[in-house]
Amino acid sequence: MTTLKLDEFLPYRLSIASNRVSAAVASTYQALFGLKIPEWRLIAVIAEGEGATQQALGVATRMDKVTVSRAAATLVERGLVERRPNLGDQRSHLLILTATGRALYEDVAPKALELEAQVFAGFSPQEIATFAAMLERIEASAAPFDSERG
Amino acid sequence: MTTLKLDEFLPYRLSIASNRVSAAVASTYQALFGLKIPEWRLIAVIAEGEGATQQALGVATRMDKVTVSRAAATLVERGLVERRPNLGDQRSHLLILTATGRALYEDVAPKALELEAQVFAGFSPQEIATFAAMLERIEASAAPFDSERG
DNA sequence: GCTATATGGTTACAGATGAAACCAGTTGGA
DNA sequence: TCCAACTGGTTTCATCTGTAACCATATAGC
Repeated sequence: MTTLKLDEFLPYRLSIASNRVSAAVASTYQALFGLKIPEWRLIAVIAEGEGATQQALGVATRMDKVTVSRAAATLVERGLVERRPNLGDQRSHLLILTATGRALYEDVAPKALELEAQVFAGFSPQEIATFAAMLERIEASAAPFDSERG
Repeated sequence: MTTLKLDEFLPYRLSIASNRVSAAVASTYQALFGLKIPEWRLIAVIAEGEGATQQALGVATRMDKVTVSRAAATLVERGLVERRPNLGDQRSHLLILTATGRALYEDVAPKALELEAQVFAGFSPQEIATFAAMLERIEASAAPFDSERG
């Protein structure tokens, strides 16, 4: 007879920890900037590069194209992001930050890093690196299931 | 000017890893046993003890009382769980596994452990312990935000 | 004892999310 | 060059999840 203590079941622990952190992050962004997580992720990725299509953003943020579509629409609506025609493929556009969007990003980014620092306050740089590497391994070994879902 | 690479932002990495693992777990439970994650969690906790109220289950599984209520209703409906009167407080019941529920649990538990083993295949026991401890620390330092949400 | 407040649980409602259907534009092959 | 299959993106629909309102029972203060 097998027994399983939920408290010691790692997928459960992982989920709880992740949900707490996500809740912390989400409520901070929401309260300070009126941004949802998908919107914030788009801004972060757009800020890194020079004009991305929604399809590219989906890949970069691992979000569904529907989620990307909605978040992008909201950002355009708010005047934080602008659509430029994508020469060479008229089905898509290139999304770039407006001046306002860029300014917001400059406000959000430090807050995000601050929050991250708070959550990992007790961690040494070495531990953080270890943790990040472990996440990557987990992600990789759980990835196959993702495709199975179809 | 602050820049932030989303890929290196730990709350993001954590969320991605957790979502992948959850997706793997969820689709396995669903496919093999027709169970959703909240239902499975209830079964696991009920199996550990001897009759729990929904309120206790909510605490043990960190799930909302609404989620617990719905999952419990489904399990009772399916004949996996039974409600016993709670002497001393008639507002609540004690939930216990039926024979069928117990049998299902005996089937699910090994599969769950197997899946966990697959996801953490590359990890040494030492690494697993380290990882679990880190999750606990993260959970603790992100917890304060939970109450902030109200 | 009786009323006010608190607590366990359910129901109703609203927001978030993803799968599937859909539309527009693109590409490869007859 | 024309049509079939494909791809980027949006819309529709079903599902999940949580907040708020609610009902029933319990408990504390008078």
